[in-house]
Amino acid sequence: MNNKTVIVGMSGGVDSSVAAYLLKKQGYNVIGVTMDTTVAGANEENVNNTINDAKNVAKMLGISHYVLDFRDIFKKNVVDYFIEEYKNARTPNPCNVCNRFVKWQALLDRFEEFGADYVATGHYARIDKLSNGRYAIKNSITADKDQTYALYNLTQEQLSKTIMPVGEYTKDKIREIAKEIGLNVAEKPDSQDICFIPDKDYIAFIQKHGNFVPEEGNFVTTEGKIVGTHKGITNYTIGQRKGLGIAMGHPVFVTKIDKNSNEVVLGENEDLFTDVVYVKDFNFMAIDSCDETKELLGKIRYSHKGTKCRLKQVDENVYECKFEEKVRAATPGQALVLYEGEYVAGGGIII
RNA sequence: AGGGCUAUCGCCAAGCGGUAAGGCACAGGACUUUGACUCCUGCAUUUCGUUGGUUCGAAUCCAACUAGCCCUG
Repeated sequence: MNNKTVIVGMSGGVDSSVAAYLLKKQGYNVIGVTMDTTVAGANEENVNNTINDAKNVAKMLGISHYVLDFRDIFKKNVVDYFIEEYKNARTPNPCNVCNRFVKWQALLDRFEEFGADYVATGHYARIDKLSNGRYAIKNSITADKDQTYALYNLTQEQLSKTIMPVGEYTKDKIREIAKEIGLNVAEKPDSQDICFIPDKDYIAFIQKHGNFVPEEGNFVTTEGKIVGTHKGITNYTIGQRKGLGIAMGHPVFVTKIDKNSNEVVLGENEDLFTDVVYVKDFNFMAIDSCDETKELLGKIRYSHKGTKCRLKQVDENVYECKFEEKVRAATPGQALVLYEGEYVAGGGIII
């Protein structure tokens, strides 16, 4: 038994439920919370299910449970951001901002009223304090999927107060534990997709919640030749091939989206490769500054396996990442996450 | 008005008398925190502009018609 209090963000799913269980077993004073991130007219049902599932799990585990009204903060930081990015011809990672500003910061802001010392989640990742004094995240070795990409933006303060209990286990082991303790959510599938757009129709979502009417425009080639009509820039992302409806005889891909001219530029697959990517709003994690001589591994999207690279600051809020091999379809709005060894070195937003 | 050329899946395009390649697009599926990429499957067989003819057999040869393009007035 220790006398520390930890708040566990509970989704009612296997991972966060087992996380709460493990913490309780470790002797923490565990408080379960579920964030109400309801977006009117979009995800009410999902949030309700999440809250109910989490409540039931908390009851079963014998821990207290609270629902926190994060609707406003979620809308401002995540939903509005998501819509703005798309309106500006970028492709956002809503989970990244949600983690930093909602799942972590909004919770941290409530620490006092809960008398909390730590926040915990069900992520398959681990946090270490490095020899340089900094906190950094590394992927659970056994994780079949990388959960660190979406966590690159957490601050040192946030990390210093975070526990990820399931990061030491395999997913199979977690499901096993869930069964052992009689969790009826043991077989619940992993969540994925954008949580506030359950029907996946994000175009309609942006129209409805962003008060935005997509405007048709021209598909143009790299040479500027008009080859068709697009359905509005929010429908496309860099590197996209499907859904263009353009038959050029060979595959063509979106190489650029121009908000001002409302044009979507189509080019060859080769046109998508570059070895230099610029990012802004860099969050340092394992490292505290740029060191050009340091070789890092960079991921330009969550599914990217990573390419060797070096980081250099070129302006006040602009960093240049030079890759050893060219990377495909670096997309403005997506995060570039850098790794040093198995740790997240930091990351920024591609511009 | 004469002359020539062309008409094959949504787009492009093989085919040259023996029973409709392929690419793109599209659809479905897998994967996925980008409706992204990638991968798998499907996609003209009462059909080759229409109508006739030749032939055992035609998208392939012939004729007329229709449409488009080009040249000449």
